Amino acid sequence: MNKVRVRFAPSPTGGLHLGGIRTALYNYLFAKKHFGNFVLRVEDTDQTRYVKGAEEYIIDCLNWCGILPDEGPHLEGEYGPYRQSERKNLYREYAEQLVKSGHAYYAFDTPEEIESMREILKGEGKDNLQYDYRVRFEMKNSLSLPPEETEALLKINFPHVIRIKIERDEFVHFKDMIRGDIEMSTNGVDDKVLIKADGMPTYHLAVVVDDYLMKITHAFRGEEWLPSAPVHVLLWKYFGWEKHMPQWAHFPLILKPDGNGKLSKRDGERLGFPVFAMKWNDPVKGEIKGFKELGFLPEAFINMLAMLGWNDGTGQEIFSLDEMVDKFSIERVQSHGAKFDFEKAKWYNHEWIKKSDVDRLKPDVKKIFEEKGVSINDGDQFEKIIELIKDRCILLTDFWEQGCFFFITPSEIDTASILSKWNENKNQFFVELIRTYSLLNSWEATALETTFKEIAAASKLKPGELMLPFRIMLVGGKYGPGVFEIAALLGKDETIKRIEHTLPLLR
RNA sequence: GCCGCGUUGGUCAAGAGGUUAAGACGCCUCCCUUUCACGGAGGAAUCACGGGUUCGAGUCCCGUACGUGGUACCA
Repeated sequence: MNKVRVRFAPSPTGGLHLGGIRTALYNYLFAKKHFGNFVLRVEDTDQTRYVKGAEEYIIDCLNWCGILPDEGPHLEGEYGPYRQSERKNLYREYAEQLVKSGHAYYAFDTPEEIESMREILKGEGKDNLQYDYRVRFEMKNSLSLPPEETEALLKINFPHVIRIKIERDEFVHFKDMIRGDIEMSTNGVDDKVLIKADGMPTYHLAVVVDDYLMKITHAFRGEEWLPSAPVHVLLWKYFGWEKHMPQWAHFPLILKPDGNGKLSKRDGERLGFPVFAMKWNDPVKGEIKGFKELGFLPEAFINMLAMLGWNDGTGQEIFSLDEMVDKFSIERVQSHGAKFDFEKAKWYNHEWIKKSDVDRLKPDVKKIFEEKGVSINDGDQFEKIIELIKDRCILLTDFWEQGCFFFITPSEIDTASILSKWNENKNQFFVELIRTYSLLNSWEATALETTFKEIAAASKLKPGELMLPFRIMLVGGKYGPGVFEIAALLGKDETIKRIEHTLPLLR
């Protein structure tokens, strides 16, 4: 069975930003389209250097986006455990196997010794400061030390790491599903640490061992991994697992909107937009809001994210998740980074709000109103309000601003906009309007409008001059949907009450 | 420095040798609407540069520049 995996390493302070979610999304799309199974691997977030809750947070985010994996730490699975710390011993065994076959070695250098090696090289004017074939025989490791000495150091459990032994003057070839054939010289890659002094594996070892053991067929990740891909390919080869090596794809980066570098957590605060899907409680900075809290629909969020680096070639921009699964092709993923544009992100949300029906929107909007202290009764009035205002809402939170006056009598009335052109005739008009409206049997927008215009005609006033005052009386300012629609939904009593309330203010 | 990857309007991008170089966001103008949106019509704005190859290059090749990533006992 084919499987695609996505691997996460939350940063030590947690959070999961746009790039990570998009990687998960593309993995999901590809996996669902071709095989229907994708695996989530999470790094050792239970280690002390990681903030608590990082793993649960990742799963929450993916759940909100609707792209939960089929295998992962949140589930029991055939190839578990899925958490790195629970597989610690496994990695060690495989690393030892590499030492035996001559593709890896024990290294006993202390960080200080490595640092001084680099200082020396720097002093000699060298610009390559890597721990590699150039220096490994001068360092303290099982290649340079006599076997007995290595034995002895191992026996007393002298702190050590296991490093891969990269052969010089070789070329590593591999195929990237997005970039095509890639060739790199081994001379540029250093003897990467495979097992750290604390016994935990580095990413390089873990990713290869896990992918092999979990029978992963497609390994997709961000472009930042491209330079270390040769290490991974070599590892597959050194283990003798070449035939099982997954197909690679390296996704482009999401870049800062204002120029240089990949998007980072800090850019969110600096530029005033979210970089997380959902709110994250940062141990240092406190709560950081996400797209969800800002009023994004998950449909819009993943749609926007997917289009930041992929399109189906037809010009279509609005896709549901299912449609994306259907249309997705990895060959059409861009090979260069894309700058994130918050304006465009909001456009996607606006489009999704417009196209979503009231039933979809109602629970979210209801929640927003309730948080503001307005309880929503059953009945269809709320649905009608949503229908009426949704075209003018870019974010879900805009529903409050666009619809609060249906529930709360405006506390401030923009009388200034009326006053300059106010006169007794207009006052008389509204007195008459109250009288006529209160006698009305049918309370609906068209009837309200007809009546309104009839009275205006009788008073020899232009309806246009009266509609703005009417609007301001009802909602407090120059905004909102059609006035008669508003009055219709407000109901007779409330409409008349608001006119009566405002009239004295205009004297 | 070295090693990768990349480069079509301000942004996202279509384009796989011959196009008036799509479309979207944003911006501007107009129409609709006696509020504001929505909707509609239009506009400004792009192939990084230099060499090849070719009858013909945004498309292929080579350089340069620029951007970006890596160069950790981080992922």
